[in-house]
Amino acid sequence: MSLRFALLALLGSRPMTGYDLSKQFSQSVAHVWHAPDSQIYPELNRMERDGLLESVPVAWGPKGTKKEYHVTDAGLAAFREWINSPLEIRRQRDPAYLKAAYLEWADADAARSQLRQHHDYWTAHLDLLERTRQTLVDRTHPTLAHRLARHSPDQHERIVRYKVFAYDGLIDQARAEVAWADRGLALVDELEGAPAP
Amino acid sequence: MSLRFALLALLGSRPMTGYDLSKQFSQSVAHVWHAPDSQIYPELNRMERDGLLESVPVAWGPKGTKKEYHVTDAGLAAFREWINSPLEIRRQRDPAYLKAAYLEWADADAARSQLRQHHDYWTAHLDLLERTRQTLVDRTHPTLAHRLARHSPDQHERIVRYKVFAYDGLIDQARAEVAWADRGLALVDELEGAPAP
DNA sequence: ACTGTCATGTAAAACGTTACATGATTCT
DNA sequence: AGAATCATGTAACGTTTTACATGACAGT
Repeated sequence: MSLRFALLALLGSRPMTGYDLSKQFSQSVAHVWHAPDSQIYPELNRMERDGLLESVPVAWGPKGTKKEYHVTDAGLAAFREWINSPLEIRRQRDPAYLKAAYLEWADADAARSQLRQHHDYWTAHLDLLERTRQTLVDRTHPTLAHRLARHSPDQHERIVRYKVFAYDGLIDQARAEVAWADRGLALVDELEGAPAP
Repeated sequence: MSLRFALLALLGSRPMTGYDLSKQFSQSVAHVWHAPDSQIYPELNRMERDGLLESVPVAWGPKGTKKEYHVTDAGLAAFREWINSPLEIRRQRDPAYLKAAYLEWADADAARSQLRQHHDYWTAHLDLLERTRQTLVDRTHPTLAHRLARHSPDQHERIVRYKVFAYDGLIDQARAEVAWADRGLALVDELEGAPAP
């Protein structure tokens, strides 16, 4: 159900085609809510069916058309209702921690390579988050720029600060994951002996 | 697919009935991998069908019987293969952060109450994690005690330290969530004015 | 002419949630 | 006798993943 609101949030910055959405998605909302193309297109159709969106056909080349989605009043109302409704709790479900708790069953090499994989993934993710945060602060993030253009300047700080607040939390999470992986690698060295060269 | 391995991990401590599993689950593995009863029972049946478990009927009262599940050699092999296999990455999907990024759309009261809800949830969860961590350190955690009894004493430290390592990571996560919610509440006060009394 | 990007999906399977359903046993 | 716990699910629905599928357009 959150996917629907993630899409409404994105379309709040400007009308977009499904393709635009799926590209912008990966550069912004996906940092908090991942979804692949194959989930986005059907959901857009359902949202139009439910009256939250309206699509206007836009010419594309000599023959083709593409669908540009616009949020309807009902869509806006649904989004406002969602944002004011109580939080759904996130279920704990993390393969990395599940494995970590039973790492005594693993080979030392496999344990090390998993912790390194975790470390590398979160290091790269941290870098992405920090760069994205910076584009929010300096207001060069493309979706944010479109969004700000639709609101009066006295609202700009509120809009930016909430997004930066969310990213600050994500950045802290990423840093914690990197630090945890480091401690894990040290633990494996301590318990299983130094790594083979 | 991880549910299957979470169940194998638990059954590694001792044979149990589905009911025992679903109770123990919520006190240990559920901290990293949540699952309700209605998912556990069917999965146990599938695991038996796939040869990972064997159930032995145990008398229960004058008429009843219950099924006690035992891990088979195939189950043990599957678990070892899983623990040594590369990590599946966790998809980002967190309603709290999705909402936080668009909190400019929310009423100040709703924003505050959501952040407080997040704060309270993670404070309670942090307390549970810390208490569970302590029962691991002092080895009074019931499932851990059963597990240790099945391994030679020279393995006990390895077994305990990996579990404590996992909980340390979870505890850091929970602390970060509490701190983030606090910063969020301060931000709402700053941007929307002090709360109504 | 070819390559990459734009554009839009479908289909099947796996996974997870929610609500319901039922009866025996043990404890007080 | 009644309440709590033990025991085991099913059914319906919704969400997510994975893999596949197709073709037009734009730039070189």
